[in-house]
Amino acid sequence: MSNKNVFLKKYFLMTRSEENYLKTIFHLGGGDSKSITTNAIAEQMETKPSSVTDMAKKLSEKGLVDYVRYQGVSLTAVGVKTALSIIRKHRLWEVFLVKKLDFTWDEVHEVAEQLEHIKSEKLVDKIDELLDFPKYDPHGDPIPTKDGKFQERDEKLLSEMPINSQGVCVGVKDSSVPFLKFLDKNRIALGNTIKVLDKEDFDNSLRIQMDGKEMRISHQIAANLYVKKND
Amino acid sequence: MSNKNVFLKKYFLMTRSEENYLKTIFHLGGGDSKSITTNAIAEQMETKPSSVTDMAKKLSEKGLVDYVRYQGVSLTAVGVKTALSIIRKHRLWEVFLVKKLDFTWDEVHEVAEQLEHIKSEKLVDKIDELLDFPKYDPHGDPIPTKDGKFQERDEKLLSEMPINSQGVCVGVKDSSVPFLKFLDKNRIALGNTIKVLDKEDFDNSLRIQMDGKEMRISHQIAANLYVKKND
DNA sequence: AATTAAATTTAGACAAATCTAAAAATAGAT
DNA sequence: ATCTATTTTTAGATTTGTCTAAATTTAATT
Ligand SMILES: [Mn+2]
Ligand SMILES: [Mn+2]
Ligand SMILES: [Mn+2]
Ligand SMILES: [Mn+2]
Repeated sequence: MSNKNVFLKKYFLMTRSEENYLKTIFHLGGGDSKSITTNAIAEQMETKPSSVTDMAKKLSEKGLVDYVRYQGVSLTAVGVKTALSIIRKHRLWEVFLVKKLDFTWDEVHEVAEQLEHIKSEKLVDKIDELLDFPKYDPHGDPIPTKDGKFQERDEKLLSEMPINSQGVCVGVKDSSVPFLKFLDKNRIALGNTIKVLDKEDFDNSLRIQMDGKEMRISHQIAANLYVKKND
Repeated sequence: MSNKNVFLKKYFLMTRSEENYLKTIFHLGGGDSKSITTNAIAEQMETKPSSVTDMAKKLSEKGLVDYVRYQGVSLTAVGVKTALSIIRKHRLWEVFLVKKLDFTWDEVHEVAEQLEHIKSEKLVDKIDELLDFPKYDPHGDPIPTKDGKFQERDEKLLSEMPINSQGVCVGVKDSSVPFLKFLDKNRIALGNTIKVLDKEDFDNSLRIQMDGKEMRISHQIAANLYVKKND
């Protein structure tokens, strides 16, 4: 390989593994100059702390993270930007799979984990355009704009809503396949209007009214559903 | 990694590199139990013969190629099937990029080289459906069906057409970016009707009529355009 | 302040995919 | 049949990303 290409490789081209580390660090809060520990990253990525240390050095070398031995890593400005561009791709692909190819919301994550690493700026932008610039992914997570800005939304967990308040279900905190399938089975979907009728002190379960129908849901469910409060 | 996963990895999961080797061997004719030489593969893939030897052993171990030392490799039945599934994905993605995202035919190959390695049977099938089961890619290359069958087409090179015969331009033999851009510049596109008016003995150039307009093209151009003869 | 437990890093190993240089086999030409 | 040029393989090294086991640092507890 030529000298120029070695330079390009070292400073611009991201490997899939590097991209996954950046994404994980961001999701753990490392975008706000908060230090994320080696163990936390290892656990999240189902890898070993020693592997994380190796990668921390490499990403630090590339100027993508700040790394202090024994103290953990946080993302630099460039690191944040890079992480956001991967998250943007991931979420846009998820929307594409649901809206254009009839995937269900519990099927998209695994495929998006692969598609997010495709390198083509034009491709992402065109997918964005094809989808009419969506602001949220199928799980209600915000899609960063091209210049890395997030859509903020005034939302709270259903479990924290007061009795008699109501709102629209806009997202899930847990987006694991079992939880999403559970929601499908119980006809709980994003966009549904939910009113809190009553709370049970004993087990923190909720009695709710959803699109006319009444039902009881456990605290664990309510603590994983985001609701946008009606004005 | 568990024992079962090691087994799965060894016998079912293909790496990107393995997939690229299979594809190349197929394109060099290794699908018809013809032996492809180490050097030919190395040249095509811009790698070194020693690397090809290593991979030949690995693919042989996995039952995807027949490999005889010093004699080259050919694809097994499983190898052909695997190669075709990758080629199918590549060409379907190329169609998708052109038809749905307004990519030009000289832009799609590079991105398809990445997309062809995405692992999701449902994704390919749904893309196929979205495109209404196309039979040819943007360069006129046939798209293998799900069960690995090719659409044959009665086509010949424009350079081999007799004087006064005519047909429809259906494909390119050379699909390099410069050639495709040259065709665009000269308004030569798939679907155009071409009639051979005259051939020049001196340089083998052709005088043709294309959609009404007359023009002269060199032998090199004519030898890289596929034409479907009118009945 | 010293001890101990937990987190983190280092050292050394390994698999995948590649390379260079040297050795071996094949094929072509006398 | 022998020589020779070419092709192909082997041997050994390198890079990336991972692991285990041992050493080190930090944090918590007495
Ligand atoms: Mn996801
Ligand atoms: Mn999502
Ligand atoms: Mn192509
Ligand atoms: Mn093509």
